Amino acid sequence: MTSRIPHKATVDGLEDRWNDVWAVDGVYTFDRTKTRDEVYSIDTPPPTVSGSLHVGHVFSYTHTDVIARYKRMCGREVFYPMGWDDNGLPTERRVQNYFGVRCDPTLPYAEGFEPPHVGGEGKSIKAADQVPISRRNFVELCERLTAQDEKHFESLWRHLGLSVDWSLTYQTIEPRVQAVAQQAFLRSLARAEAYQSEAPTLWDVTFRTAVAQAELEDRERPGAYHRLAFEPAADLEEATGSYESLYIETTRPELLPACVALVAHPDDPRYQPLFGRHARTPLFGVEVPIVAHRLASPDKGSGLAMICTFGDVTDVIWWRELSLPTRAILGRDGRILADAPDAIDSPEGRNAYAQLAGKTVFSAQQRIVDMLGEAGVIDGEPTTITHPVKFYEKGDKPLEIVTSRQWYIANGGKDTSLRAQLVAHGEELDFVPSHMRKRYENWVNGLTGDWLISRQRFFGVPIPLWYRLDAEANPMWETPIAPSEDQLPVDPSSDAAPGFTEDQRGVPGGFIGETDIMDTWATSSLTPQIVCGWRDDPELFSKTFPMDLRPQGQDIIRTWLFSSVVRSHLEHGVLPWKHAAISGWILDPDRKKMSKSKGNVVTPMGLLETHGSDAVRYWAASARLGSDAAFDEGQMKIGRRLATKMLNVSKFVLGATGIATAAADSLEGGVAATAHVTSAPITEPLDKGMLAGVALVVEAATAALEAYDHTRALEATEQYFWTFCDDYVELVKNRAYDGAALGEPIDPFVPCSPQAASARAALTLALDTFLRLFAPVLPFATEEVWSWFNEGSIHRASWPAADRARTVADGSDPMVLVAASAAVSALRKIKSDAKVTQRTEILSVDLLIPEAQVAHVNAAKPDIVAAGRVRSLQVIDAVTALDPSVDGLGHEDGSSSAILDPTVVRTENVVLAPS
RNA sequence: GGGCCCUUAGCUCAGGUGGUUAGAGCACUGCGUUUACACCGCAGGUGUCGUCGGUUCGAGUCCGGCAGGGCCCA
Repeated sequence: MTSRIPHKATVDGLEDRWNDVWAVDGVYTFDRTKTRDEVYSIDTPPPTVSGSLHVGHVFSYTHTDVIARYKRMCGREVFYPMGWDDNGLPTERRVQNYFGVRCDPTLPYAEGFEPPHVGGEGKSIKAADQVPISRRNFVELCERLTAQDEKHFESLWRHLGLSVDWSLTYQTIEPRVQAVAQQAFLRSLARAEAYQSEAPTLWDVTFRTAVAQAELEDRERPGAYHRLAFEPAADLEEATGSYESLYIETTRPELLPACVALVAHPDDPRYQPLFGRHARTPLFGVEVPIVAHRLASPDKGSGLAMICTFGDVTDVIWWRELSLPTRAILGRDGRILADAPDAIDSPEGRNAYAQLAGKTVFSAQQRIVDMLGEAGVIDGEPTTITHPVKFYEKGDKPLEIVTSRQWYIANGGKDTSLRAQLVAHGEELDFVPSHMRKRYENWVNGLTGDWLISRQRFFGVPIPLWYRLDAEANPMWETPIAPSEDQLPVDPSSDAAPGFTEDQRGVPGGFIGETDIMDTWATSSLTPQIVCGWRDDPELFSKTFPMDLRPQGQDIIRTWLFSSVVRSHLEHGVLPWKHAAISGWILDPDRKKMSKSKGNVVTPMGLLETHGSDAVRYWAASARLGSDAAFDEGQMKIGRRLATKMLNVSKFVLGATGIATAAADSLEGGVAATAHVTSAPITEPLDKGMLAGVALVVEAATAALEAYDHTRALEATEQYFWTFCDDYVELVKNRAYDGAALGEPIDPFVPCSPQAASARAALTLALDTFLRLFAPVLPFATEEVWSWFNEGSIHRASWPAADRARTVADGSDPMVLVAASAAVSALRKIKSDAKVTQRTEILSVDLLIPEAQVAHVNAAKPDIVAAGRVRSLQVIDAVTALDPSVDGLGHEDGSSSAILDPTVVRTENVVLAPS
């Protein structure tokens, strides 16, 4: 690259310039010839491409990149791929609207299909107007659409400076990835970890799909308790001798036809005599038993509740544990089924049911309340309440419970031994910050069932199975047909089952394909297997898996992190990674989570362009892993100032050392000059002291980064960098120039005084170290400076070793620089207080120095005199100054304790040059 | 209801294993244009460390209660 140092340094435009160079030179290309010990592998979160990237992404991906760059400089070969999550509902909806199509997995693949229209962004197209196409065609359109998004995302990531190897990208819907997901499923099936079950399942009536525990959320919804009267059946009248009605309270009166029992707590004295007897449902006249169960709350309503199949998850527990019959009345579309359950056999009951059939839950409730009121079996007015109702996190209607055949994968929810192993993996995993482990443990310990992975959607990775049809064309669910692994990926809805031909589909003695797809997490949970080449690249796999790092958000510990641990445990028996780096949220200035609805989302590209990528990265790197950060453009401005300072101080150092002069001719000249300058002996105590400080900073930064604490590393580096710029550079300026005339270029090869040579070598060594220390956070500014006087990329240069600076410092005390800085500050304050320019000469001054620092100040005295423009400087020990026989110095002002304060340098007897 | 995190200067945050006078940056005020830098430098003020109690010679730090905020799970 150019060896030219710009006359006026700016951070603007560095992103494009260096991204081009990095791409051409393959700086971040993974070298797969390295061994596992040399590799550091990162399991990057694939962003959802149908959404858009926001500030939070920039924030957390920067954290990962800082780690990647650090590890690379430490000599690790960093395996840093990037994926795109284009699998799932958001993409499905977008493709539907964009192309005017919908997926129908029963259709055959159409070669060369062109969608009816392109670019229907924003507006949704009515289902009736969407052209039905096969799943494979749908997937192709998805890949076509998301390719655009991915380009856009990639360019943002590059602009931000992510050191990803862009040849290692994947899409969660691409065939290679589908094959991995299907293979993992088939392996689990073979080991009986995957199984199917006909069971009540939480069901979203809008999306018409089953929903897993991890996708649930509770929302507070208004509801009302209706108090209904049940008539005692004959056995109950006999037992109690009473004809009085029993009252129950319910928020779901529309489920009355699905009532299978009444339940009370076994210890509830009011209902002891009733257990085992029967009551009759109002309107429908169905006899239901009165049963006892510990989950019934005596203090809720009358203490007696009706059990329906199924109103909520407690109904499911009661139904299962009490072996109650099933009387389903709700269809998968969320409407009351056309046919009444067989138990409703009276003409009145059937008539009542007919008035509900076909209605939505909402209108059925209204209707049945009217009917109950007319029949006089509703007692009083409904009591309105607010209660938590289960929702699918992406849905807007309450979940219902329907019975269906679904696929599950064991996750410890039903198996205490597996659960214990998964908890053990959580203990083994290095969570950063460590308290995030609690979220994992809470989740694992709170699981109530296995992982439901089947979804009744169309777009996604198909469950790779077929079912034989018997002579009556009934599917034989229990003996699915699986493909061999080398056939993957398959789409059972368009590929014929092995051993069958397509014309046998759906006919007696033939087969049908499984139409369900897998939960998107069933694919995402395999990102380590996907990127590391588990299925098709065993050599790569052996070098990258188990991976070193999983970076991710705290909100998906229970989903992505946990499910990945499950899959890796089931397939490989190990944790998929050693470390999990958990990033926090971005909060807006009101401490609220950034959200689109609040209109406070800032576009990431706009931010990067306004402040510069290094500046935005600096802001991100200023926040620790796991803690939420305020969106703070002020912090970006500081980052920008730091990057600019980096450029400017580098210009100065290279100018004062003469390296710039040599580099102006050629980069080779600059490199040679650098070697020459740094080979000079560093002799001055101030120079050695400064480098001793550098050694400490390198140590601190390295230790912090090893502990994944990039914030502490940055802070330590930054703090000393400013000391270097503001104090050390000011102190040694004159000495380094070695009497060169104003504006005269310095020739680095012309011999100079040993003192000047010492300063020049120290300046160059320190600059070199600071560049490396900052490189992970400020990749652009540091690379720019690096290119002025070094070959290659700083991002492939080595992380600095504290030993180098320490050896040169030769046991010197870093306090020399601290003491000299304090002395110079005191001299500057004289001029600041006198309101004169800093150029003003001090003709004479006494410096009262804390005893411990006298030697340090004396060691740097020539530099202090030059930096403070002092003609005559007397360094006086503060203890001596207290001696009344010494010229009354201790009496001028302040107490003796102030003079003895080891942190304070004072000045007295100042004589300023006349202005 | 359970779990986790947080509460320190006007703002954003640091403050291992308890130890003298609690720090930084921003913001604010004043001064300054110095052979790298005005996208700059220097100097300066700012605190009942949420609250109550306990342990201790000594608590921002350890323990407990309470209040407020956030997240997760019921």
